[in-house]
Amino acid sequence: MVTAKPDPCALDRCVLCRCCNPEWSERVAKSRTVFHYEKGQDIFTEGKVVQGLYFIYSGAVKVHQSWGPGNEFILRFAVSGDVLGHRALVSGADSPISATALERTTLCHLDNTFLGATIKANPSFAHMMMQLYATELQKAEKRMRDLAMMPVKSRVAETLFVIREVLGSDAEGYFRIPVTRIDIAGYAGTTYEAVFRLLTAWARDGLVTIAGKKIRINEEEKLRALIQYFTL
Amino acid sequence: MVTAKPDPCALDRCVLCRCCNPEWSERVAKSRTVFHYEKGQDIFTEGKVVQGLYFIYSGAVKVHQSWGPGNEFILRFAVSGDVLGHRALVSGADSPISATALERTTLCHLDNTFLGATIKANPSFAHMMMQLYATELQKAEKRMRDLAMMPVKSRVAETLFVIREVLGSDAEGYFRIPVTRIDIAGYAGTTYEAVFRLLTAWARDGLVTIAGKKIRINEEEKLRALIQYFTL
DNA sequence: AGCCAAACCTGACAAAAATCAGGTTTCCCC
DNA sequence: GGGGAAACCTGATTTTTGTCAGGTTTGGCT
Repeated sequence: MVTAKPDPCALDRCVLCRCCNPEWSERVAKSRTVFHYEKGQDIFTEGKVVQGLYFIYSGAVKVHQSWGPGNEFILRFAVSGDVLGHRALVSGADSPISATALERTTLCHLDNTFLGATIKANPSFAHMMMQLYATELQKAEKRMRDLAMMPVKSRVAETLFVIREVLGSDAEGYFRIPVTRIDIAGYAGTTYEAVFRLLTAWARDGLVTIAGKKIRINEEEKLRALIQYFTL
Repeated sequence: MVTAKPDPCALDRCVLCRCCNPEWSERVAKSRTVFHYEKGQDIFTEGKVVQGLYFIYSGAVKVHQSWGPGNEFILRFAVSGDVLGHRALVSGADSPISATALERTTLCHLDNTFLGATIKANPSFAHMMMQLYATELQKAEKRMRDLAMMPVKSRVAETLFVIREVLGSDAEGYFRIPVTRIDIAGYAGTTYEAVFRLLTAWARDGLVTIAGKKIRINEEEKLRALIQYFTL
């Protein structure tokens, strides 16, 4: 992890930068710390308390928690413009969470003291953060329901759509960032083997194409039908 | 559902009332609508768009979503001081949600227009709502993980603790409000039969006592051990 | 080039959980 | 007090899902 000299955040991408008064931006520029992470590096880990918020400038990140021996649950994927470290703004007991870069990632960090001052001085920032949390909460509620009620097959199908949606796809429709089956399982809340078998079956039937590490959704409708039945 | 004349909200219980300037309270008093609901009545249902926020003055509510034929998922239980209707503050597509009274419940409602004005005029209200959402989000993330990774047995055990925690217990330790096994299943994300079998087994082993509709946790530690193993 | 770890692959098996198909009891409403 | 719906109870069965125990391939590092 290296503190950046070239190509810092241009103060135009994240919630914070977009919501503050111009004169506050100068204080943001002074208070922030910009970090670079390479693929596979941890931005923060379960052991330590997360202080402050991280705003992703570019790259992609998975937010996850280890679970028992050798399992991990992926809470979400985050990319440019997203915020990491919800807990910063909530006092008290936080559940231990890690964030790991999925590709070269640049982000900036602001500490709690500065954020507190920002909220007081910029009502629209507090408002935006409230909106952001409310939106996240809604998504979380949907996902809770899905994890609780949908069979593994549907959850894995949905995970593929989420990955494509959040992480993006390239010109040929393949996921922009190769995601391991282990990570797919971690997001869908199932085992590696279950994911493997489903992907193999779908590839055989042409619903998806698997080219080495890369995955592409072919038959959008058929794959979505596996979810839809249970969304009724 | 009847608009209340006697015993309205005393303007001291909910986030809204506690965070606003005194002079704003007068406007709150004028803008709110107080409602009473009897046990079993719907406060809002999946069909309609929820407009505005509901603040629970007294009583208990379950927030739920129907799922396929005859199933429902319970998102959360809410009691005095809690807020219903997150979606109000988020623009756009909301997932359909219902709220049903579990006992006689009094709550007040404020529409979006008024809330928008409130946020602008009371920075501390926006701040409080942000905190509230952030806290809810953290809980939701924990629950997502639990629903994804824990076996049914642990989820049901945890549900019992949540119900006792949120809905409260009486002098003898029984849940203050009788919750059906169907609702327990709905919260734990499993079937009625699974809940039934677990409760029967636990009652046989003395971990819980079941007296008609009422449930009490006896052996706190043993029951918690069924969860804890998987929280490591 | 060789080594190691991580990811990938596969089938057999076991366990967990849901479904089904019958009941009985309780509670509310008329 | 009678009728009907909802909740409760139970065992048998089937499906789903996870576990285990072996592999192979890939990719980075020295």
